[in-house]
Amino acid sequence: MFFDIDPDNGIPIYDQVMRQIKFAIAQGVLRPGDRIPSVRDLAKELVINPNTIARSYQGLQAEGILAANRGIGLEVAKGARAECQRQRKTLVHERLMQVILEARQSGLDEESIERLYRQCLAETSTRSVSQ
Amino acid sequence: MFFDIDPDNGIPIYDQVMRQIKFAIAQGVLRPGDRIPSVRDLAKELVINPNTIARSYQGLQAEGILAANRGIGLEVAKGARAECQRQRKTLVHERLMQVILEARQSGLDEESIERLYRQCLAETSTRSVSQ
Amino acid sequence: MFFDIDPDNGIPIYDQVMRQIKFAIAQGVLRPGDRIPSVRDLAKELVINPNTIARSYQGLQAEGILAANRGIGLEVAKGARAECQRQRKTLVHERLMQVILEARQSGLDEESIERLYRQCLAETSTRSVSQ
Amino acid sequence: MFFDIDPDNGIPIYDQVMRQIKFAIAQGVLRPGDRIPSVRDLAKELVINPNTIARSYQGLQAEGILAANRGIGLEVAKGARAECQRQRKTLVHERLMQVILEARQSGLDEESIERLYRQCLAETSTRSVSQ
DNA sequence: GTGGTCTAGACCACC
DNA sequence: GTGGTCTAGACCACG
Repeated sequence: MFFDIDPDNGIPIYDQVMRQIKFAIAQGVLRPGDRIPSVRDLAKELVINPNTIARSYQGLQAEGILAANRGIGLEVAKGARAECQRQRKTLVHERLMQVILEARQSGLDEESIERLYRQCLAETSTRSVSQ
Repeated sequence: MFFDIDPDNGIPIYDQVMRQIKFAIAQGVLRPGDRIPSVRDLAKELVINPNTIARSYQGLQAEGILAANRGIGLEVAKGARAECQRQRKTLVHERLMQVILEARQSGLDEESIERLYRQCLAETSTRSVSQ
Repeated sequence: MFFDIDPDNGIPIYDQVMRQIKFAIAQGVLRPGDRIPSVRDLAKELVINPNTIARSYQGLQAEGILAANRGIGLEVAKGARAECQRQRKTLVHERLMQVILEARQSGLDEESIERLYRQCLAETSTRSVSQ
Repeated sequence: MFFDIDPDNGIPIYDQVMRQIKFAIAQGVLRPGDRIPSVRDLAKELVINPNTIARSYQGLQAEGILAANRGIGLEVAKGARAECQRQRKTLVHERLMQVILEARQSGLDEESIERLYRQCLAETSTRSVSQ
């Protein structure tokens, strides 16, 4: 699929999965009404324990982003897209804030931070979507 | 002191302490030869378990940034400043990369990311060092 | 028909169907000898998977409340009415007991429970049968 | 402790635990600031897998009813009591509604329902708290 | 086939 | 010691 999970980056796998599903919905890759991969399928594909995926899905259900069809599977909820687009900015903003805050606390001036920012932007610009 | 620890931001406390000590050295707030606060004192000041501070100090010793001083206490090692200045950029860069990478994966375009970046910069510019 | 199925209330659909058929028999809406709707028809009407209806019917057959009729369909068994009337009180009593028990465990006093009871009674009194 | 878990009553164990903790807080048996039993201790006491307890605790944390002290344990959050008292009525009301609604659908008249209600009240009145 | 729950046991980070 | 995460594998209810 379109997910890129890193089991060792410190962020819990179930959380990475949740975030990436939200991002996929925000982008329209997954749209309201779409069925999402079954727990078992996604687990197999990402080489992750099904329980971990199930945990992600349950979290997303609790947030109202996924909706259950008894015995059939899960689908993207109706209002999910707007919600995910909202959250996308929030989620990114949150982390960016942490980093910028730390950068300032480290004593770097705005110019140095700006330089680092440009560098990161450049380093990621050529990476393909799959990475 | 000059530290700003947030026990709830997901980053281990011992790691936050290590980073902030490095930043203090990079900025010259702590200079080679300076004694650093005792485990007990710093723990009391930051309202943190002494074991956690001890762990931070051990990590910094292992990196050669702190040096044991006659069995009395720890002091900033001689070459520490240059090393810490080097690390400062690396540490910030590392985290910034993670965030930018995720931002791109989320489907945000460069312009949106830029906007979020400016916003974070602005939101942190007025914050005092203590926050 | 006269059923009111809620797929999301935690009670298995097949069980809701079984209970409501029993209630219909207890009330005389369905009478011994009456043919009941085919699995297909009822499934279509309630927008439920036919397997689920089949399971309900099997359960009712096993209890002797429905009887196979010349290989053509199912009908309400002879002694069903009395049995269903007996069960009606038992079924309701059972669930009521659970709730009251939990209410007491929760520390609510009899007066508070009584108030909640009256409230529920009032809230359901005006609801039409279809809801 | 003060919990009464029935692994076979259809309600998930983790949910029963959550509810009973909320009830304990509502009653003041557990008060804001109190440490709650460790995952392992409660699991041992209730003869339940620790993961199941952990799930309950995580749910309660997500609701803001429990608060974490890193490496130390969980405690009842400040505003928890009011919240739990509110929820207590809601939780009981919810289930009571279901039952009353079903009772009406079953064709029982108010008088019969009332009789069942009184009976349940009587049957539970003499039961000790432990049951 | 689907998801939901539970157990068992492991490892980790933190205090 | 604490909770958090993950894996493995099982069973269940539902469609």
